[in-house]
Amino acid sequence: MQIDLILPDERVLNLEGPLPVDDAIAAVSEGLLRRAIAVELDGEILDRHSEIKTSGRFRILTNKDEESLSVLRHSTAHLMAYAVQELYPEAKFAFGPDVEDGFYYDILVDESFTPDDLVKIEAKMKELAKGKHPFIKKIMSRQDAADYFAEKQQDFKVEHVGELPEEEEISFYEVGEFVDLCGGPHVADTGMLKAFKLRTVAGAYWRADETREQLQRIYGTSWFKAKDLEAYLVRLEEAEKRDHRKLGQQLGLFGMKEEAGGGLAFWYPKGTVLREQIENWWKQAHRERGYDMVVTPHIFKGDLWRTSGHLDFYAENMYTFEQDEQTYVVKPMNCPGHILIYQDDLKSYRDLPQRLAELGTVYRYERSGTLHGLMRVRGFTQDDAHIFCTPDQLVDEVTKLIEFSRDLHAIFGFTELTTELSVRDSANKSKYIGEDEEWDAAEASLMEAVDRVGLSVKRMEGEAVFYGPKIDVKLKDAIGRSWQTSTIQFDFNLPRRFNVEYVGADGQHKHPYIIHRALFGSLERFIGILTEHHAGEFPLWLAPVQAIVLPLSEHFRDYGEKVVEELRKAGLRADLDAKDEKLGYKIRQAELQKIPYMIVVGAKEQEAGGITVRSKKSGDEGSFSIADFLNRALDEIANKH
RNA sequence: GCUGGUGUAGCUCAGUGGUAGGGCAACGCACUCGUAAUGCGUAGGUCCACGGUUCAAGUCCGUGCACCAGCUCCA
Repeated sequence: MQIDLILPDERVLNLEGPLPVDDAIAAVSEGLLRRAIAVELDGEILDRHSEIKTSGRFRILTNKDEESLSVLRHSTAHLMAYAVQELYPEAKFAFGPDVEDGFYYDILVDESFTPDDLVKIEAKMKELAKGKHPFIKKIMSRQDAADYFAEKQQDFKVEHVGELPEEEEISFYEVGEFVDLCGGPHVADTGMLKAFKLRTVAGAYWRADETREQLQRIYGTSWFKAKDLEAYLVRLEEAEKRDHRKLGQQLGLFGMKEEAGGGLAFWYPKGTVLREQIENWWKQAHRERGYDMVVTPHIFKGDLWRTSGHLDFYAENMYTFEQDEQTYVVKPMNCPGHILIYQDDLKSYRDLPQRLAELGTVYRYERSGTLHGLMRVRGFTQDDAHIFCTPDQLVDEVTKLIEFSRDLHAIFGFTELTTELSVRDSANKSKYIGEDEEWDAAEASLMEAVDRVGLSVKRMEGEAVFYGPKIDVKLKDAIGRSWQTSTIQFDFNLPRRFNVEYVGADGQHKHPYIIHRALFGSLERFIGILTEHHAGEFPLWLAPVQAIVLPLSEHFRDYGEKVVEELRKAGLRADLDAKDEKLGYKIRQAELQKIPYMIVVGAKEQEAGGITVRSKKSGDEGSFSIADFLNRALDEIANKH
């Protein structure tokens, strides 16, 4: 059989096949044989243990290719399992894939792994790696595979074999004494595994099922070069330095109080200033776009939540209490409140769209283990709005929303966004409320709006919530992590349950469409993201303290006070460091507090009636008149840089 | 909620069953200072909470709470 391999430079190799991958590599270049990790054939990664059976586009992967890393990491996972098997012969192995930046393996053993154990396992891995054990691929029949693992008492593997599709070839990889059910691909031998490190151990369920065995998951990372491993560990440290929980504490922004309970944030004075800046901008931006601000109560009677369906579907996440023989609910969402306001009078089609917005603080009971700083809390403020509109207003409204979300992100320095469109599972329509035509109209208007704005959108089949399709926006932060922020959701449920209506041009009463949307998502979470994005160095317009005046000694304190007063009068958030310390000390404190401008005043400045400016960004900037500095700072604030 | 880890002064962290410690911060004194930490001194503790073991518990055991890493969940 002739096999044609098309190389990246469009050259075509004609080979007699099927042939081992190594032979194909050698046909391209003998030299590459030493450096090749795997090959790609028509998008599929084949390792050097495989055979080439078909023609296609062919590419050789070396340690410079991104794809090779996942091969390396997957192999490192096997090496780790091998080491664990050596140290814990009774261990049962589940899954051990490569993941972003590393790999893990889920393992069942009686005792629990300690950090010390990880050190031992890692040492064993190093020892085994030096043995340059080749990875050897084997094929077995389904029955032999099941028997083999049954004999080894590898229960998870037996279960897994039973679940593989009938037609699938069952392959194994053997490395030293460790044999694993595995489709590959793998590196040639363990000698390639040099730069790895075991990181943490955590619980995980077999098949991610809470009712099944809980296993121990060991996470590790693996790289081709020690230098890359080092760089990765530095990157982790960087991320740690940006941790909003740590910065929130250091910069006096916010904190959690054990006495108050988990998942409840306290906003300190500086954090409150930051929040206010964001809220003020938000309110202004919404008024400009035709939103009406409303405020609704934090608790209301259970009946309302029965009407909305929350008591039936969302009860376990709600805080409720009894008063006057009534159940009251602390609101987990703002929708019912906004609907009540909408319904205060009978709306005409001429009144629509009606956009009701609220910075609505909601409380949801979240399982304790899910709480995480400001990113996942029990009490948070949604930048919520509900848009009541007619069918022919849909596309316009959604278009405006997507643009609004994009503008809002840009103001805060996020320009890299991804968008997901979640639609219903068309094979299982009964799970969802609403008529086909509503779903189709909603989806069509979402798509049309996305097209108009020129966004690319990822379609997520079956990811819609039961009451309507939605668009979610994710941003990418300064160190490449993505976070979900905006959500734009259709709701076919609440208009029915509350009998929300408007009178159409034909005099008929109709249900309006309700679009539920939040752009920041949660203010707490957004500020957490913002803090990590800027590593605590907020742009001037957001900085809690914008300038701090540093008198050189106590002789210049009075002048310093005068300067502070002038800066404040001009609208700047300025403080005085009146401490009896040297300039170096005060600068260090201001730097640690990440204050954008440090204003030094001494004899020279007092005499001239000016100031010396040091900026966080570029250090000492020399003498300024107060007016010149103010111009510059106010300009910077106005531009939101 | 589950698995594992952690909880000691405002912060950050030491602490071997036998009198509770360092650094930073705070406060006082001296210095009166020019671009990332001046020196000396003083004060500061429910060792997360509640039980238990022990002559004796920050330390060992149990329960609860909070936090951390994951898992799970995320109308």
